[in-house]
Amino acid sequence: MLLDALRAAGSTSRAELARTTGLSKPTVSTALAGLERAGLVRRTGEVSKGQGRGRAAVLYAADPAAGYVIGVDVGREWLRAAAADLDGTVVGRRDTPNTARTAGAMVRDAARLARAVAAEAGLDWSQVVHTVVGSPGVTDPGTHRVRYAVNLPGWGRSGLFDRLHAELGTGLDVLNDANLAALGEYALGAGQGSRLFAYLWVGTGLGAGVVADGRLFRGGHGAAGEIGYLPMFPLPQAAGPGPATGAPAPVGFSARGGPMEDAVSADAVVALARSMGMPEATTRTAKDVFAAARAGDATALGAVECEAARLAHAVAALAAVLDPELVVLGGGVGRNGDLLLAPLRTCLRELTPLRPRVVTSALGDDAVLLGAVARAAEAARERVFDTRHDA
Amino acid sequence: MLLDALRAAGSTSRAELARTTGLSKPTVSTALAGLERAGLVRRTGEVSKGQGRGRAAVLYAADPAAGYVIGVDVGREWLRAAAADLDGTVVGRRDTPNTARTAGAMVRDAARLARAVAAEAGLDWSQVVHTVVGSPGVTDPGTHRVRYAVNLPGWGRSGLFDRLHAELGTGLDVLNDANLAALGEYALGAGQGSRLFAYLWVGTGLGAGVVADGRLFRGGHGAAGEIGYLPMFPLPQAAGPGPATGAPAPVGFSARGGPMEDAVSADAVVALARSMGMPEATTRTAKDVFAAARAGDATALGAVECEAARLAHAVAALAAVLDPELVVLGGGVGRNGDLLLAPLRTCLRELTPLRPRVVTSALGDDAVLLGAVARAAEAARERVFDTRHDA
DNA sequence: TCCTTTTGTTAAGGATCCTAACTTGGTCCC
DNA sequence: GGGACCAAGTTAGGATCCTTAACAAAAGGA
Repeated sequence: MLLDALRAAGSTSRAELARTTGLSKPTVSTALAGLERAGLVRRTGEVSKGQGRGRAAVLYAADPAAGYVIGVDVGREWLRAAAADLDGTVVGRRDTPNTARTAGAMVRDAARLARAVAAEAGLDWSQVVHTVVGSPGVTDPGTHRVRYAVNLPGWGRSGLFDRLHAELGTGLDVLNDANLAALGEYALGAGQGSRLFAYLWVGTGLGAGVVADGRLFRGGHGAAGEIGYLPMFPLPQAAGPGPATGAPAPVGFSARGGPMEDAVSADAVVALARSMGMPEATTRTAKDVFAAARAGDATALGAVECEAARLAHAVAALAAVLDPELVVLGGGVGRNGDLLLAPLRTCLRELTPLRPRVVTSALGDDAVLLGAVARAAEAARERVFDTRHDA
Repeated sequence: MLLDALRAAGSTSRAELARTTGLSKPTVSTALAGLERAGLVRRTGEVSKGQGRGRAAVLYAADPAAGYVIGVDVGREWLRAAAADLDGTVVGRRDTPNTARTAGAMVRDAARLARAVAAEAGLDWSQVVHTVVGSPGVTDPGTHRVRYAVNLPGWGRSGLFDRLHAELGTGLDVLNDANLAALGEYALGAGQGSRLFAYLWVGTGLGAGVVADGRLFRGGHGAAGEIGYLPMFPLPQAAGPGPATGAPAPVGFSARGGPMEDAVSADAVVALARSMGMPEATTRTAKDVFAAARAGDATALGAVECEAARLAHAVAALAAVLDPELVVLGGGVGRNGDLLLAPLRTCLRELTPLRPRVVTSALGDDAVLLGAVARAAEAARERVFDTRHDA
């Protein structure tokens, strides 16, 4: 509790701590002495009280160097790793292309990258207390099994957690990447201070992470926020004589249904743009579409607006079920807030009275990695406190 | 804490309590003496130990009569009220038709009914510690304002909470009815013991309540679970040349979109059945449709199956965003599990890999009322403990 | 009748945190 | 520059809470 107060307030004198925590001065003094002996707290200097007239205060602060953590982002194309101290301050960072073709190789590469990052930052591996790995797929909190990781071959195999754990030898959590990105935005980005918000990742796939009261909302099987699986309508209709309908029948795959991921992810943006008449040759990726739209291409702008309207449906679904205060848009597609946000908000107004604030990610590609680091730091703080306090 | 242990275990001796709570025998004795003096705990007898050979144990139990609560269900057609003790055991119950046409009259009627139920149960009003009122609409935890209560004229007016509070003079919460139904199912019905489940209310409208770890999940503005507002697809499509599609265009209102409530609530069932050819004269309510289906009417069965398929979409949306372990179906339409569950489950298998268990409500029409009572009892237990413990 | 077993009470001790008074080290002002 | 003043930190003593250990009381069985 004292540590939490110290971390929140930074360098603080013991008298000040006594005031903010409600404890008495003697209690704070003895407890802090214990924490200092355990290496969790450090004198940070002695400040001659900028204003006051009394005796100079000795300042203490939680020592972020009491332990270090590693965050790893296992993406389809990149492996990213960062080392950070207990405050979550990044002290080392390294990305490599993900060339591994098997899950085993990926585990090895990830572990090697983690150790390399720690070494580069001048850390001995024994100082690393906890590691958090983010990857696509659903990780069941109970079984440690990764499921639905369609993009990573073999990554869903069981025993993977144990292998990673053995390679690293630190505390370990494996979590869904969208969930970690949400934590990252909560800790450092657009979601700071929000009581309930959702991070909507739109890129090569679609996913969401939900943070409620600062904690990840994971669902009954760890699959909360897997809105890529949200089935698209139309609803089943009666066969036989129906009521006359003047509305034009919609065309395209959405009329047939399918998971929402297929309708809004990067590939869908490309397909959409091409179907509206953009040339196949110069329209290879979603990035091309957004670039063309920014250059003023009317067709591309139309495709972007259509994508925005589809995303509005995703946001509306989140709003109807969760009622978040805020939705943060991220991922390769979602980051294009300059083009997407305005039409998305307009469309949302027509869809539902429940309209959360919608903004774009503040962390971009680093959201997952920083979320992993933030979560690892949190876990490490508890763990370091527990172990050091016994001794 | 001792009280919680007592309530969980029922009548218990002090020695037994010391064992289960981890406290020492003297501590339990003195604490229990204090609770007894405060009137929160009572000797329930002395059992000569059915089996053991030792001294007879004096049994204690939490006194449920230390306070009473009222639960009220303000529905469009009925006002229901129940009085219960701190255990949530109902000691009085009364329903009246809701004839009030203005919010003011409804407040008056509800308060009168509450007092009548208490009197009938032989309670003095001063014994009533807390009241919980369930009604349609979203109640913002911050402002106490009820919003979106489309079915109750004037109920959304501000100041309503304060008027009700003044009329009753007890602790008061006003909560969404679907949320309370979820709490009811958690406390007494199909959701018992579930870590995360959703109650899906399908009747004259559509709503859901979410209970996570025994606590209501209310969302950022108290609107979590308002899936009646879930917009229906189809997704917006590109104008211009689209990819060829062989799928037949769906017909009916769902092709035009709209909130999900319009597609699955009782009125929609009637419209659906009629559109499939059921006679208007004998198809007045959803109940008629289900009755006909049970009698073997093929058209009605078709309509029911179609409704089940639509509900499967609602369940799939819940699953994709929340990932509940369990979905409990309730309300005038939802209660027909014998007809709905099988096709719903079949359809769900085609829609999504995330398939929660789906069952029907165990409490039926009483879910909201019992949920209100359960929540009121919980609030009252804390309140009674706090106030009596000071004195 | 006495022994065993379990309940509940009494007595003593320790952990934790508090209040109150005091010491220390500093700024401010004459 | 020396004392007044002020806030930081320490020391001493005490209250509260809970624990362990031993004991007294009550019941069943030999």
